[in-house]
Amino acid sequence: MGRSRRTGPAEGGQADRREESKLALARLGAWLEERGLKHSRQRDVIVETFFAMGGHVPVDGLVARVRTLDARVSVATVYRTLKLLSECGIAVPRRFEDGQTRYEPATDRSHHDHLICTGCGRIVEFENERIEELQQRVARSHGFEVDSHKLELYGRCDRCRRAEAGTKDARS
Amino acid sequence: MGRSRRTGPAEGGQADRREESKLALARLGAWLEERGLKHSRQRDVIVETFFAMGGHVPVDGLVARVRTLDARVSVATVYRTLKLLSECGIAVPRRFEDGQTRYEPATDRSHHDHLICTGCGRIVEFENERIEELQQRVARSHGFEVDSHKLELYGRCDRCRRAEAGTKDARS
DNA sequence: CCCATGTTGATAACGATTCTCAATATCACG
DNA sequence: CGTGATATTGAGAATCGTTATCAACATGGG
Repeated sequence: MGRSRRTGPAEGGQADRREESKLALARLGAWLEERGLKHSRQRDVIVETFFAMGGHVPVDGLVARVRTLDARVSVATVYRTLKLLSECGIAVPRRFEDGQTRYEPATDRSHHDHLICTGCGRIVEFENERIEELQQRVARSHGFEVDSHKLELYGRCDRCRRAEAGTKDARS
Repeated sequence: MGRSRRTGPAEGGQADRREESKLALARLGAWLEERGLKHSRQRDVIVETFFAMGGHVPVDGLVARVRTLDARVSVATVYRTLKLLSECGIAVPRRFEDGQTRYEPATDRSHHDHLICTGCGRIVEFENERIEELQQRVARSHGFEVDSHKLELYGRCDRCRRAEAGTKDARS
């Protein structure tokens, strides 16, 4: 039932990330050349940093991190690069309830949805065939042909719930 | 399979709306008094207009409409009033992909999700028990206790698909 | 009717994102 | 290795939706 793969920015092998980063850079390069665009130092740094961070990266976080490597990259460039990445299928933008866009590395794996902890902000990915099927069915029954969807579950993760219980016990 | 009730701002009885509006106004009044707040002319106008519009009302649309009745109501007041309404459970804010908040009249009926046409913007509400159950299950299997969720299906409604097919035929 | 207190309108401020544009980097070509 | 055409950059202005500020103004209990 809903196998998950990466449970947060903190997990996932570093080696994998570097690998992903390389592939992405190559793919971006090809994509740029195809349309007569050029590549640049800052795009490379941004892509590498993005993959090094993994998980669901908020733009300002990425900017901050990138600037530890090259203090003069502008926010505009980061935004532009991220848009490029999503255009060439390397990254996917996500907008959760907090109103800021986060990007996650695109995987060739199938679509997934998110479980978001309102306590610690942890984001867990999951996929569930049955839910997708039901969505299709509901949509069709209303005459719709779905081409994308957004499913986010907000709640508290086990860690946060335990922590709460702890403080409650301590208090009483 | 997913009974829907109101399929858009254009549908739903006027009489029902006026009824809803009255109830809401009364409820708001009580709520205000409970906490020593005052009521005002503009709040009344806003609430009435809100219910007259029905459906999923974007704030700027509401402002525009309200101003046909009283040209000097400020956006700030509309925002403030809408926030009040959601605090006292009369309206519910929704944020879809277009990035602007819309409000819908809160119903005592159970939670529902949305089907959004990317062609004409039509919004259809639906509910589906099975999906909710599955969500709970998936969440639990990851140690989460869900307390809210967001499910939006984006696609083209039958009308828009037919329209597209039409233009395609005409062209070829 | 009065006054303490809540509400309003105008506008400034905000955060996230995009745009503008002059300065600069890249790259294909000679 | 230049050189020029053109893509990219950085800084800051602009935009959008929304919230905060604050003086002027309602509201309603006494």
